[in-house]
Amino acid sequence: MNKRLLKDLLYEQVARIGKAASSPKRLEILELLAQGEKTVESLASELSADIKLTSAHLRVLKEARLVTFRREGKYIIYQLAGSDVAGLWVSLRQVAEEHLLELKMALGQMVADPAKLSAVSRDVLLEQAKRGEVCVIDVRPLNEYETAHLPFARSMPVAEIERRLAELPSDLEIVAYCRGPFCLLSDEAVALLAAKGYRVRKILDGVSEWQAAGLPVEHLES
Amino acid sequence: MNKRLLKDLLYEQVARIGKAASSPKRLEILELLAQGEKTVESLASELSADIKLTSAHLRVLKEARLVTFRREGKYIIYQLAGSDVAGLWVSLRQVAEEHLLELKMALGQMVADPAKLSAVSRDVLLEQAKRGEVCVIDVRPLNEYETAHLPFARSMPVAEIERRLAELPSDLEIVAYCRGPFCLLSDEAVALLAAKGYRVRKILDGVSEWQAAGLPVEHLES
DNA sequence: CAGTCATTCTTATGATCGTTAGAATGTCAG
DNA sequence: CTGACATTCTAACGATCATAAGAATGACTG
Repeated sequence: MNKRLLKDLLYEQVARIGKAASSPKRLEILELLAQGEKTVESLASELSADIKLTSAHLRVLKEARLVTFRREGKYIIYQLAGSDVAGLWVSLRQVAEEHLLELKMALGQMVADPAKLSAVSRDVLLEQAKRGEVCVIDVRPLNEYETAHLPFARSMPVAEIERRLAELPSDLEIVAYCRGPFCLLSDEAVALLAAKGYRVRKILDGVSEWQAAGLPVEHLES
Repeated sequence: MNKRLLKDLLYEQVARIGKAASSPKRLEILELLAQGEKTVESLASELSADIKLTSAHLRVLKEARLVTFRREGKYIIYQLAGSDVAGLWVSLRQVAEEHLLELKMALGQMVADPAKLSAVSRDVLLEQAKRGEVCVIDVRPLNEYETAHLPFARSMPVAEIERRLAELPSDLEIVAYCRGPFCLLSDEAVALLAAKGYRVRKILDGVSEWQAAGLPVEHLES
């Protein structure tokens, strides 16, 4: 019976993907790349890992065909092999959130001030943003915003907020988002803006979560 | 900066899920359990692995909270921890199919006679089945059919087809399905029925794929 | 209660993985 | 061509994993 051999082959291929997704650092890389293409150097600094280690992990991801790369001058730029890879990251995280109590609890304690979490659903938020009833800000670095962002969102990287306060409406509720539930950028933004007296909340979604839920995102035409 | 520590903790939890999904045998177990609950013994025989090894893999899945179990007399019965786990299996497989050429090609050569692959879309098939224009048969074992099956499908386990030919209409096209793209049961059924002169095709979808596509499935009320 | 069966726990062994350090590659600036 | 820089390749270490064999558990059978 060589049906066994065939099946072993098939499942082994899928396991290649699973293996690539079995290391915390590699998952973090996938989430970062889901925000947009990045150089090895910038990935390493976001990971708090040295370049050699980052490169080793990228090699594994490359061999599993989850990422592709291109050279640009001295730098090598990595990107996800497809948007389905970002979707895979989202479903892995969702399964983990659903079934691993440790994660559920850690996440629950993560949001600095739970009262600052937006209570409205995605659809309602989208409607409110469309009608200009709230001001949605994307607090990630600009190039991530340019790659893809939520509809009606404006870019306001957390590092620039203090300098650009004048651009924010003081009469509207501000809704901040960042890379996803594991990202702390929007917490920083909320703390900062709340201290300045703004009405501000955050949502947990990032662009990948929004897209995985079937909602539209905007790209910059280039 | 202990943001690093927190992040390490979060990604490590998700990596637990990835690790559990990094072994071919464990993936095969997940796919089998997606069809319905199973004893260790029946899993082992489907895997062509001995019980001890199967049990060791089940332990890993259990520790990742992807499966749960209960005792029933002498037997221990495992099941998926939730339908999202079946969804995760489907997205892993889809990413692998999309990006791993080896898998794409192996799958392409797998279907014994590609002409026997149904060409119609899921929605069209559903409509045809609803109107009784085709006869959809579920060739998996009966208990898997009972757990969940495609709408309008009747159970016709491949082991019983020969004995139950009389139940099949000779004037309608027959469409067979089984556990999914990696499962060979429907190929067997197609070969068998084609030899008897039936007009018969197969689809690659199993119940999990059907459900992941957002289409309805039927459960037996119990 | 002894025997049997299904399953897990324990332990051991070789293989693989994560990580680090040092050498090598490829590219740009002068 | 030389030096500087980003990145990968190679080699090596300890840690973890897959698998197998033997002892232990838990539950039904008589």
